[in-house]
Amino acid sequence: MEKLLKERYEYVFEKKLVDEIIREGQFRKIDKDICIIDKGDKITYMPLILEGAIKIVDEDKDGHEYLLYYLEIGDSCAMTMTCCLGGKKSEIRAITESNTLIYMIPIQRMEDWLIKYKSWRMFVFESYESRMKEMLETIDSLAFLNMEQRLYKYLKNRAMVLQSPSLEITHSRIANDLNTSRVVISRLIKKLILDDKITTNRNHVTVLEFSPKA
DNA sequence: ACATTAAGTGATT
DNA sequence: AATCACTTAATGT
Repeated sequence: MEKLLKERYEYVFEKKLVDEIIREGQFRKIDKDICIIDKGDKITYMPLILEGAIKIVDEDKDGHEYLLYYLEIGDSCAMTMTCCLGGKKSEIRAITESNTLIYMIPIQRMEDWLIKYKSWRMFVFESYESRMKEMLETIDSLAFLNMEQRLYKYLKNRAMVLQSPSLEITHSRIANDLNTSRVVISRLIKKLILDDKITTNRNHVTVLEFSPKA
């Protein structure tokens, strides 16, 4: 397991920092669909994702959640980082999207690292940048795309994040993520099938034009 | 065989 | 695009 951490991060962090991360943190394996952090939780560690993916959602007053962005391999959570520094509570909810392996870093260490390691500073900034980008994209879709386009984009993105063209998901879960109703999704799904963009089975959607990440 | 859950459909707003 | 009411299909027990 340590090997995995080294593999994934040895080119991102200075060696001394990698050593320190290994010394201070610990591994944790989490199953699919587990809520790791909820709104209002106090944050005690920062996750580095080694395997799998985590989705970050917010919730409106009626308890409907909607998707903000995904954390993928090599990512960490920008929200968590700021929360940590201020000792604040989480503003969002994090749910595992697949079986996930993370490395938990106690937040007390992070502040020192900010001073001690250039690579850590870079990592934090870059993390912010990519989260920012991803959020801008979601805002963009919300504002300018119709439901069908949003759905297709959602499916493709999800396939990319999970590194597989076939997704195990139900129409109603999709509806949840996109904050719409199941019926609407079912109908749009049918359109996408007619357009040869996807195929489906019960609990299962396959994106036809799937390009794995570089 | 029966109950439960996922998905499809027409009508209405 | 959302909601309702209802049907049909797939799965679990």
